[in-house]
Amino acid sequence: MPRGLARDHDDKRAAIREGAAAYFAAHGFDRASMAGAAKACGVSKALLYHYHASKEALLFDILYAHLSGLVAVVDAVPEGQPEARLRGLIRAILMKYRYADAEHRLQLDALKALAPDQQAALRGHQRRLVGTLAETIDLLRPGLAEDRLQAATMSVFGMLNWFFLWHRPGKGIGREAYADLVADLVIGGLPGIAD
Amino acid sequence: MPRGLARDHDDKRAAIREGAAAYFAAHGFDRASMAGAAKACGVSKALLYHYHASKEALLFDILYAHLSGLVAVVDAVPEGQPEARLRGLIRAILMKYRYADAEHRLQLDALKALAPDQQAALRGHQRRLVGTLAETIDLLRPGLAEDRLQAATMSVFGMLNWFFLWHRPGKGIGREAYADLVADLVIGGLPGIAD
DNA sequence: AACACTCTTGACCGAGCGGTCGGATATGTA
DNA sequence: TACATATCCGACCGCTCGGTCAAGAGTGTT
Repeated sequence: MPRGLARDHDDKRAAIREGAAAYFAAHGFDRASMAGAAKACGVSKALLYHYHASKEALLFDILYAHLSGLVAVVDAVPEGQPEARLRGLIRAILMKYRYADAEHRLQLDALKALAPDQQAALRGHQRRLVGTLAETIDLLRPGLAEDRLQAATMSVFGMLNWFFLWHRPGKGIGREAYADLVADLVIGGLPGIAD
Repeated sequence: MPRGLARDHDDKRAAIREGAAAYFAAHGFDRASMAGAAKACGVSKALLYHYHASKEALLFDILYAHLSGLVAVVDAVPEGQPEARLRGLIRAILMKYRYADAEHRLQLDALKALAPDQQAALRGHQRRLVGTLAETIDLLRPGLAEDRLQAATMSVFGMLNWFFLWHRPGKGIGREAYADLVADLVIGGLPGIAD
């Protein structure tokens, strides 16, 4: 029998995934080269292709791992009063990214670089996140028409996702404080929107 | 004396700018090629370089014209009661893009592709937009610390800018309705956020 | 008419890209 | 030990990209 995978195979694969994610996020996926990613990871370009079939496949691995983690974190938020649950969801999403800004930026930047079926797999995860938040908003502000509920939900994701594009770590408001600000804004504002 | 520029020089230059903006936005600036942009505009690639010095310069022209128009629209919103003014600002921004989604998407996608000094010129316009909105929010919810005021302002831009990434024309909520929803959410929620 | 310059094009170029390959070396299995 | 395969690399390949160029045709100026 031939030898199997090395014991640290998954570790090395994950290390490349994370190193490449940071490099891709810093330079933009399209502008970033596989040669540059290899140098950033401290390995040869050929080794990247030993662990990942292509540049697109590497991107998919990065985004899939990222979104899976996010879904898991959101699923772990306890049930409870709608206000507390919304606050928990918003906090969970923002906190999850404390050490994953690179992956998050990539998601905004590079999703369209993937093949349609790969996009579909990731959008499934995204839809699940949206659905979870929409359920809670529906409890907080019952009676919204479906398109209004969708719009209100997406406006929350807009606030959260936009955060990473203007916030500079160590400057301005912190993550926890911003999470509370968004939660306060939504909880206070939802009752006032039209059906 | 030699002949000067053709009478329709500026028209043709603008036509290329708008055609290229749509093409760039549809494909992503980095993935879009100048050859493709030329074909989309119905001219030769060399002609693009007759009217614009480089791919980056063309992008800068697109974004500068776009942001200038946005600043003009926002400056034209009348003074008045803070609530009405905020509503007017939000409407103005969303409505301005009814026929400029391409340019708006480009702004999110490709700003980092520009040289730092070009980015600075555009960020000056962006700062002016942010400042105008922040002034009105400061009137609606006096006493916010500076970093809270910035965060609240950026959360509004988050809702507005995110709109173009999930909204599909003809499906779901309309632009006017979404503008009102955001204004209601902000006006209702601002009093409830902490100092 | 003569000129200078704009307008427009297809052909072309060097650079950098994603991806491949042959081989060197390490390591688990039999 | 002998073998098969994983692991790793430098060198290489074909292609597309941004950008250039030489030249033809049109046009305002003198």
